[in-house]
Amino acid sequence: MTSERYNPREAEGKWQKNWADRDTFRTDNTDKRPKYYVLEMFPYPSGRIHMGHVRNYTMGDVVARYKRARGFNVLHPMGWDAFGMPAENAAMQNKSHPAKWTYENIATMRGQLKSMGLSLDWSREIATCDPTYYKHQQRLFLDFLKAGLVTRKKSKVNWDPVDQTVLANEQVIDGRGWRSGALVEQRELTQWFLKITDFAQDLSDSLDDLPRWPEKVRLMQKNWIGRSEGLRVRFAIESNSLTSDKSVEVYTTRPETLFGAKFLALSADHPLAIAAGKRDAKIQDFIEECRRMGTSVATLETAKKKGIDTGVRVQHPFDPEWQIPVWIANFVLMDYGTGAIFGCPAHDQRDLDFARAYGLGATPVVCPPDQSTADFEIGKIAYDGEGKLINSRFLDGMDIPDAREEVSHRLEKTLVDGQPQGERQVNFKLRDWGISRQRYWGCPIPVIHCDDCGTLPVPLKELPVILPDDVTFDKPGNPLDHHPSWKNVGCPECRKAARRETDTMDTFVDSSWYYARFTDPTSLESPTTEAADHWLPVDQYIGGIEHAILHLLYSRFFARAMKATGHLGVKEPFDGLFTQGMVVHETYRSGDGGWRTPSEIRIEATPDGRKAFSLSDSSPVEIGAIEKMSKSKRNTVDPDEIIGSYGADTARWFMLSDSPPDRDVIWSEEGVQGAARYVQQIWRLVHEMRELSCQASAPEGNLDEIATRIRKIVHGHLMKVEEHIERLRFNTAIAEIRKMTNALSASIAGITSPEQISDDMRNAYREALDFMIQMFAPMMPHLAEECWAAAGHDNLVSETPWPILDRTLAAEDRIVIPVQVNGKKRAELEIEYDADSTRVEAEALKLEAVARELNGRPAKKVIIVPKRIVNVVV
RNA sequence: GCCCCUAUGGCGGAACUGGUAGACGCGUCCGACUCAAAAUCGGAUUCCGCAAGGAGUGCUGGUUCGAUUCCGGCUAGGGGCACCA
Repeated sequence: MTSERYNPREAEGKWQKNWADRDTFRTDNTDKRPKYYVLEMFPYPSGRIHMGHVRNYTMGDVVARYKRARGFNVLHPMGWDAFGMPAENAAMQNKSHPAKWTYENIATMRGQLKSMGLSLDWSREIATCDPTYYKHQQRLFLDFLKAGLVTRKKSKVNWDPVDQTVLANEQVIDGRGWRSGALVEQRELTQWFLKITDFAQDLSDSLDDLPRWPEKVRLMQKNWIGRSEGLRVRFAIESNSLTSDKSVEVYTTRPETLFGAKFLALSADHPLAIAAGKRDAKIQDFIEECRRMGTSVATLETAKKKGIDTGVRVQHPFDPEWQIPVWIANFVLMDYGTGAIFGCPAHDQRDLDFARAYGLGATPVVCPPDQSTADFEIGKIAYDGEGKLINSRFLDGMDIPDAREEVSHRLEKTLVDGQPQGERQVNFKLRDWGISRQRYWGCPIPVIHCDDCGTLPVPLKELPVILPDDVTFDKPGNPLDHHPSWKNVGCPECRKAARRETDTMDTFVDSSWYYARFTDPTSLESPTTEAADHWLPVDQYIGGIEHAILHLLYSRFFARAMKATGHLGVKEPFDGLFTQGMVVHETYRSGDGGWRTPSEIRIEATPDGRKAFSLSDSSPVEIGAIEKMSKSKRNTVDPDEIIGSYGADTARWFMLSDSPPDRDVIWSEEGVQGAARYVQQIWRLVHEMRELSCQASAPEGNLDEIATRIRKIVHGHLMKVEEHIERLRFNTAIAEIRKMTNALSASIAGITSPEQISDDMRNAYREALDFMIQMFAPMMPHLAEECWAAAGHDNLVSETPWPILDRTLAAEDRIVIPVQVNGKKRAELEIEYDADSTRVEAEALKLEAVARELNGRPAKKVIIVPKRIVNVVV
């Protein structure tokens, strides 16, 4: 027996070197075993890893190590999402180059990740800022361009005045830039777009074919894509003195309410509205007011519905005598539908608010089932529920679906202005993805603008278009714009002077295909090779919920676009998705209101609660809310410090043990200490079991009763641990492992030497020892290697196949069944596992507690659920 | 406003398809070891009750022999979208 403590500092470095020297985790694309691709969202090289990374990568590593042990050829790579604004900001501050900052951060963070003992194939490491990566991204862009999946158009864009760049809709949060937090302005610019809307239908439909994605994420994407079915309705204009148009179109999802129409409303940017503005100064003023409003989305919530009458009148589709006024309204969007709506105040809240403000009326056309059709009226709340049509002529009495069909059908057959009056249409909220960014530190868009030849792709043989090194950041705006020798080039067609595109790509482009590049990261000629089709889709992707829409939707689009251009065989990149929760921590505030870091305070636990004190002057510190680790609240814990003082295994174990992986985990010093304690417990137990199992061999045939009981403990827990890991329930997997070591520990209590026990038991302990080490190896790999060696093995546990489960041992032979009387538990019945119902009933009724409850009365009914419960009903 | 999720001891949480509520851990209390402390080990720990027993999974109603689990109505907390016609 050893009295030495396990020393993680010595052991962890040793085993990390061992794995590296032996290339244990290098993956061979030609390996014939079944493949398994596990990927965690790659980090942005911001400087240092944080606890969120530790959690993310630990989970992925457990899966990778487990699947490897189960005989899969596992691909588990790591790389760097290395382009982006912070590198430029740092360059401005430090008067240095973004590349320098980025590569220094990568070096630091690579070292930190290595100290975690992750089973990564580092030979496949990629950085998106490396020309050998973005060369292929430029190639993909040009192929997409050729395939019609890229457009360049003038459009209103979200302009971030602080970062001086354009933002995608997805990057505007509550009207502010997602990075800078500055209020976003609207500007008209010519921009490059990826036509994600070409795939809107499929991106939405295919979500149903992703059963291994969280329901929540699928729902969020579905809502974001926002598919709706409706009717485009053409209204004939009575007399149009403004434009040459004879009709105006609206989009509606509720054509059955047409008889409730009180007005048409145009967006301020609608051509008819603009024409009206030119004629009338008041209208022009209103349009300009609308445009100003559009820029401050924050005010939308409180903004009143406002409008102005254009004086134009249209005819009701079913009654040429019925005139409807055309208004311009501040709540109608130009870029959805047709930029015009018909207002049905009775059944749409916005329309009702508007109609009430301008006295336009609100005739109900749908009557709720519990209301009288004769006197149903609309008050302040529009009715949007089920019901029968009223006040609607030929629709009266129909239910909504029938009326909708009737209206659609009739309008499809009528002509207005020479075109069908109604056309069924599917609309999406999803917009095309604007990828132009006026930044330096991103992938250059490989096109050249020539005054004569137009916009031309850079010839493939000239790729990559490399970022120039000699740039300065002393002027606002894009340094590429201020770099004449880079910007000015010859036109690839006519050789005359031309200009490079100086916009670079949104960094979300970089991360939209890296999972494919990992499958063959050094291929020179093409972005992907046949290896991509071998490895993809990713079997298990793990990352934060914050990427539920942006990154995951873009990646799904990219896979489709790559498939369409022959770069990929699959359209869904991620077969299984897991979104892990955040790492949160208590916050601490001292008397002066300032935040204190966890390392600046000490905690005292008393029966009436925990109290915190400052380490420097022992003054009391208030323990505040538990929140996401952040620099501003100073409640961060540095992974380096934890690994330095407790070791990576302790950090990994605690990170996995305390909460379900999809929920937030509270990082606590007490919890970490508990994990560290357990590491030492295992170390002792391994040595004790090694003593007992010396000269033992693998258990075979029928063993004696105590030995069999030990094997049952081990196999029973092995079965459960497998189930939990397969379902990524790491917290319960860990509980099972602890239960097993508790049971083994109890079973050897009092045994001091191998002579005291049978050969069978020694053999059983041999198996128990090996299995136990293998079972915790995915979570605590260094400790496992050290224990594996201590147990007498001369190979690595990382290279050892998973233990083989004996299901007959995992099954019980006697079980305890609760016995209820009238649904209340009164007794327990211990009985053979395979006892039949007749016997269970007889035995249950014999129980004293049951007899007492029955008190002589006969049982009315006895319910027996085999192996579960007995319920006696009196 | 619309959509979605969550609610279990002092705390994190466990409970497979309706079948012993509270696994495993943290904390606390008691004990052992120690001159003492730390570390370590053993025990107790949902609440009320000396006990027998009773109550109990946010609240409320229902279905069922039996509900943390299913259904209806609420309350609280969290998240997503946000004038999308």
